Amino acid sequence: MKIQNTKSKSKLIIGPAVAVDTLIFAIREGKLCVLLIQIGGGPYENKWALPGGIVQVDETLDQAAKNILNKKAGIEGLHMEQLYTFSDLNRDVRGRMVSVAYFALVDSDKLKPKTIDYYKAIEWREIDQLPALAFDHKKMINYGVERLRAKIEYSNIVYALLPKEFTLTEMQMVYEAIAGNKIDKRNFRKKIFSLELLIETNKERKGQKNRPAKLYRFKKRELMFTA
Amino acid sequence: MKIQNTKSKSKLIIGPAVAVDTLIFAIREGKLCVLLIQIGGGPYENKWALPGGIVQVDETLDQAAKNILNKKAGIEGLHMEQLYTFSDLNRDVRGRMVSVAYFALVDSDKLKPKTIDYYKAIEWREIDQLPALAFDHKKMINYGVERLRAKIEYSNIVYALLPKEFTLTEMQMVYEAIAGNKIDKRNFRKKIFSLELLIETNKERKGQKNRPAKLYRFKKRELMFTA
DNA sequence: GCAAAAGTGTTACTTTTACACCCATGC
DNA sequence: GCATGGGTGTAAAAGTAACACTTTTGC
Repeated sequence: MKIQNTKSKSKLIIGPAVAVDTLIFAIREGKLCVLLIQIGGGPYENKWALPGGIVQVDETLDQAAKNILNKKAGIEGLHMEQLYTFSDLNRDVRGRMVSVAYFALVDSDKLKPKTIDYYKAIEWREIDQLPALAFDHKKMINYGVERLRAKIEYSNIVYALLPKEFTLTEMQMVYEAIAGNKIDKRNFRKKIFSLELLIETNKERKGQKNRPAKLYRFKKRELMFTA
Repeated sequence: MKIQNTKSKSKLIIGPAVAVDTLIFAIREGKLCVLLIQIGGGPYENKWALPGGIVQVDETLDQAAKNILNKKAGIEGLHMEQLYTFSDLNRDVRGRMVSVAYFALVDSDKLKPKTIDYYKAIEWREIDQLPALAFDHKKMINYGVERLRAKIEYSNIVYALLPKEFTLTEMQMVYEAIAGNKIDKRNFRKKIFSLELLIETNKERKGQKNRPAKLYRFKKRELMFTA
């Protein structure tokens, strides 16, 4: 495929094309999941991939990530963060392409991803039960999970994975799903309260067959750092 | 300028060109400095910039960063780390270009940077006394300094800024130059020793008009994390 | 002997970890 | 009344932060 810069007049430069790929994480049934689409044709037919696409000449990478996610997964309004730029020479057999990976977290109950006709399916898949992936998307996911694990330690980024109101046990399960290990309940609560990120509502989660849990919400649903 | 992908045959895609820019940090006279070159012509004539250039179709970004640094600054053999990819629409008035920033640290006494004829000069400049910069290179430097400050806290990355053998006071000055604040001498030494990164040599730094300092060296001169 | 940087320990404070029982509800 | 997850405090340990004087050299 030919990559050409519109503003060009004179010099001809040979260079790679630019794509973005998006990692959308969610917790489903206590497991960390990522959103994948199944490719409908070409050399990667039937493989699974992150929603991604070519960057247009008149969009920034951030804009491209949003546009592509909207088009290929029907998801809007996420705050996406740049992860890393991947550039192996043979990462895409169809041509030389560098790809900038972006990631975001969502509460998967709040959205129904929907892709376009070209793709055969769009699904949430557990991080440790991934299907055969196209390109270097396995590498991207590994890198993204690593970054997410680091980020959860020094930011309130989990807010994006939780509904407006949630119990402390639900919040703890999110931390455990991402970190991949158990946390002491008392220590977890002590820590979270000391960060003063939450407000207690006067509601409770009822309808279970045991003691109802208090519902909390975040003071602010935006990214902050807890250094 | 025209950007074209060699492997192309059929589809024509309009997209941005890909560049890399390199941030090379060093400590000089106790101050954090970055290596800049002065542009010799074109719309940015006389402005200063990070050494950078276009990525060829047959090189990865890591390779491109090394090749460009070698060509434009005469520096070889550095371990470079990817920082971030910048993509503002108007970051280069000559055409649509995304740029992947890389950074590395060096002991500036060990090298004499040398650029090519097109550039008017190559110089170390203090981070808080930067000249007028081309493109979005101010933004890149700010972001790079931020990352460096974070990284020094959880890695042994300073090894790259120090000569083979050094005194603990020299090492402390590097930490202070990067963090931008003073550190207690006893606490600093306690911390560094507890990390067990250093070996005591039996040499001393003499020739000053005061008590000679013991010289140390790193057990390993490679990046490690100190979690 | 004096100026200048090197070197060296202790104490208080903060943060982190480990750990076990009672409570409110549905059935 | 019993099974289930919700909720709570304390003590030991580790890590961090504050702080001042003696030592060795060149002049």
